[in-house]
Amino acid sequence: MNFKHELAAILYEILGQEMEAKELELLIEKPKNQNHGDLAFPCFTLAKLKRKAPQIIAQELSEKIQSPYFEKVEVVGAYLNVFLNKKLAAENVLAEINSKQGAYGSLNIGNNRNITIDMSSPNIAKPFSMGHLRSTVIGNSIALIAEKCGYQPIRINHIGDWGTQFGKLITAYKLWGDAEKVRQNPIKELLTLYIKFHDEAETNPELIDQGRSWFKRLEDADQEALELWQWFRDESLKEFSRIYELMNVHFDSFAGEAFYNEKMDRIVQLLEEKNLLVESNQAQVVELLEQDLPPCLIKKSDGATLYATRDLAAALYRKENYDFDLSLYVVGNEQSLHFKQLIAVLSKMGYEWAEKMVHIPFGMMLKDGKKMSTRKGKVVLLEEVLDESINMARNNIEEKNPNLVNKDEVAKQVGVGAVMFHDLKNFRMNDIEFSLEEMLRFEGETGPYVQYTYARACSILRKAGYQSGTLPKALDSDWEKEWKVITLLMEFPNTIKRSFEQYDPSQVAKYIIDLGQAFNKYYGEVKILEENLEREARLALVSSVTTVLKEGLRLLGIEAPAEM
RNA sequence: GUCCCGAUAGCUCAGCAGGAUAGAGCAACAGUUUCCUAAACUGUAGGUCGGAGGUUCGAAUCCUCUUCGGGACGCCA
Repeated sequence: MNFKHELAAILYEILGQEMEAKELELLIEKPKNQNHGDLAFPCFTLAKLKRKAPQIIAQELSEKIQSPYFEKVEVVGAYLNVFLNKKLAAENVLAEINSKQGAYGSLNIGNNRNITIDMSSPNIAKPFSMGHLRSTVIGNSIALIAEKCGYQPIRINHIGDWGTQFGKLITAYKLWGDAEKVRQNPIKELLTLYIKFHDEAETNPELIDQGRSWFKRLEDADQEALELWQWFRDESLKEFSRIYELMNVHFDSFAGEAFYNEKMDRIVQLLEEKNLLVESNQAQVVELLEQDLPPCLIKKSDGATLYATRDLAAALYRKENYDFDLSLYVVGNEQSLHFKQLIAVLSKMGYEWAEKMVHIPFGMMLKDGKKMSTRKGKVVLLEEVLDESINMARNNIEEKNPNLVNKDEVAKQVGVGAVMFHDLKNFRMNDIEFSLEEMLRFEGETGPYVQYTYARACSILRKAGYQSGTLPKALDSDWEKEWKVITLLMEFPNTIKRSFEQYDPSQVAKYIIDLGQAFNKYYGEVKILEENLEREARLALVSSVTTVLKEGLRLLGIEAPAEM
């Protein structure tokens, strides 16, 4: 039931041709202050149109509005404040949630079409750092929200397993590496070599050339280079999969940059055929003057390919293999120019689907106000943070609920949930200063707060022996104390829609915090289990809250333990 | 130099398709457990919404300029 729509229709009826119903609906707003009712209609715009004082218009309208949906209409200044029929609204939303359960809030914007999501995409042979958390967690949540909106999400881990960095790594390994050490502790050892390479290169620039030449050998399928590369790659993926498992993130494709190695000739050829490739300082570029962008580098002067070349091949491959309706790239803000160029080149090539590609940027994870750099060894390992968080959750359980049966499982859900929620709760463009203390906070606006609220609500339902899906015919309540919670429950579908349209999981995160706060307040002032006439109504409300909190957490990729 | 982001309470952030007294959390202080999990709840205190103009009946929200911070700008990815 859409009350806003209803009000707009009634106003349209009263006003006649004055304004379109759609325009009227856009003017209707939700008052911040609950004393001002549930819907408000400011009459300033009409006042101008009718050349009449807004207060008078509000007064006239208020006298004409009659609807079973609205129990009261007040005039405050130029505002028409409308109060919903609480009983009707409450019973309506509770019935809907009860019948749809987890499917409440699902939409069909996507019409089952494919949406590819380029996410996570770490560079192998480097540790999985906090920096990679963002793309992984934001991408995963957008995939889940897209699915909720009727799309088929295809999660693609475009792993960085190709490029000059591997030439550098091979160079370092050949110079200083020890096979036994690498076998024992692969990522750590490879990272040490990588850092050493950059330290040495500062005084010995010749190393950089060696790195480039090893990469060239890799591209030319040199046996030794390929074997080392394969080895580094396998070891890295083994470590990454452990972390993905911990966060419950899974991929439909691991086609990384190397995958496109033999697909790049075609791109270069296509560019040549379309006369887009020009030589510039021995390199091959596509000029993007009319788009007001710097040229896009396709081939280096030594003939080796670049990031953009591989991304062009990948875009084409994805269109041909997944026939995406939308293609999202959840990649840091610092790569904005790269994606603008990528899309511009594809447009120049005549692919109109280029405009269906969307870069979804996000701010950086900073350390001491600066970018974390693998090269300088300034990294924080995600796995260490997750382990510490799980440990802390475990200690909390020991202290607060020592009789819990599946402590380890719950500690994992809460610990990992805390870290993921922390990354998702704020608008993605904001930079985040890394703070372990902040990340491992379990109180206030945090993942564990929402999980805890959910667990308490579940506990009530258990004690009451409540069976979900058994909504009584008559719910006896005036819904006064429940009203804030009810209005939030009604907002859930709209929140999902906005969250998808803006590719912004933080809207869902904020929503479940709001719902949690409203419910905890209610929990504090009302004895839900008390035996009286309204008990059934209260339990129906609690049941709906659990359904929506759990679904909200799920859309963020976070689990909801029934006890903690 | 050009371009892209950001700036709101001591700290972290909401609010930004313009609207009624600018909201949370953390930290501080004062309370709440004979009662459904206190990872919770209640209350107090805390703000010239970076600055200056402009548009408007009305601006934290839109436009212009400006200051500060971060980032990107051809052979890394």
